[in-house]
Amino acid sequence: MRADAQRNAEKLRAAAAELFQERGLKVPLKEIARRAGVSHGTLYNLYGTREALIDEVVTDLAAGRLDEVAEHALSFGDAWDGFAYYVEKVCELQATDPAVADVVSGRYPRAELLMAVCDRAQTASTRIIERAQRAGSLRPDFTSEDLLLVFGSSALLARAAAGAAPGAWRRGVAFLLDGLRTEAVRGPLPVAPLTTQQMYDVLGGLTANP
Amino acid sequence: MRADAQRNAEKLRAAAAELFQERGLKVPLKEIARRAGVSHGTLYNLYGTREALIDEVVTDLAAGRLDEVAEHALSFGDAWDGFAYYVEKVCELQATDPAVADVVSGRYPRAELLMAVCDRAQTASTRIIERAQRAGSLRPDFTSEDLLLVFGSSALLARAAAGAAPGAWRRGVAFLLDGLRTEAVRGPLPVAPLTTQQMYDVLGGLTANP
DNA sequence: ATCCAACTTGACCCGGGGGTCAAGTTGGAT
DNA sequence: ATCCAACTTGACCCCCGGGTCAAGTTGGAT
Repeated sequence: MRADAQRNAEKLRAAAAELFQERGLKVPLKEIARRAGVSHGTLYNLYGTREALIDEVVTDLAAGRLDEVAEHALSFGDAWDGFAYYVEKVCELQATDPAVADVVSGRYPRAELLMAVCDRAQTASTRIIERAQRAGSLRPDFTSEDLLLVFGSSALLARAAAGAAPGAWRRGVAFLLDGLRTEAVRGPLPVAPLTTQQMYDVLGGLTANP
Repeated sequence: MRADAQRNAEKLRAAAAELFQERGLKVPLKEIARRAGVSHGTLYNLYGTREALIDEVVTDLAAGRLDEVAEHALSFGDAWDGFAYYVEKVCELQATDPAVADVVSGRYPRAELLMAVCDRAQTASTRIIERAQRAGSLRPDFTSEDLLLVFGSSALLARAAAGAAPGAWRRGVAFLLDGLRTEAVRGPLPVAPLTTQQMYDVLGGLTANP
């Protein structure tokens, strides 16, 4: 590979990482090329597909952070606390970083590394779930598939609410967690209730996809 | 209005109702015209905007059914049962009819009648919620804004899961309801857990908007 | 210094959805 | 039967995003 191509590949990688983090993995490829200061033809030359570009940055963008959270969740003394921490933290990551959200829940089957990250996440989820279930604090009929769907939904909510009601997703997660633990503890909600206007705004963003 | 225009308006109304029910309120206007056997120019002549067309059919498509469910929910002897019935039934309506889903959660602020239906739904929700809270069976920090967001999320999930795992939304609703009631009752789940493959399929449909 | 393969560029293609409007057709009043 | 306003039509325009490729440029080996 020639030196200039190398440089361009790097510029594209950087631009992609930036834009993925700002706007998610579905950002137009031409826009990535524009930010990299390069023709979109060059992007196609060097990477060919969006998936290849994703695989190029997914490790930096998401893998490490997700692994960290999972690891920390397993280090909690109380299994339920670990589980709750995991759910909240993953949702928080998703809320603050659209790239993470799309990695966890966006399906790009052609992006091998992304799929690998996804599998790791599910494996971690399973371990955290089973630990809490063994401790008797998490309902036994909850599966890691359920959890990944929760992550997917929460990511959509968080993105829709980012402008009008940041943190709204925390209420949803709180309700859900209270339904998942075996004890009848109803924790206080972490965020104030939404106004009707906020709710309408969020609802609007929920169906109009970015 | 001339007789032929009248007929075309009716054909368009019918086609819109059909397609809205099949594919939701975002269906391309040109497709509605096609199904009506009419040029899309005519659609623009007679209705001008998507919102006008929506207002034309929203009452038939959604208003009555939503009102019915709300009314029935209030007729339950047990306030919690009424609340749970309401949540499940509205989600079920949404799952079986994309038009209802978009009416409840899709934001079309320019469609006056749709907004009216929406307001009615929120009013009904408030009454059902407050009744259950007065009875002490629903946690007091749950608001009608929360509920409408639940409806919005569930609608997305149901649509995404329609092909791969119909009924998957019921698990989510069940978890949530268990987190909303004050007693520590954990009902049995209404549907079998998803396979990993199903979960992946649903997750895919969740981000790829129809 | 030469030269060619490697690389870049941007014009161009596609399809999809929203929207407009001049030209042609037709209902129905007279 | 005539006639014109009301109506319909489909070609045309827009923007967007994905994708291709001939022509032009340039790195770097010789």
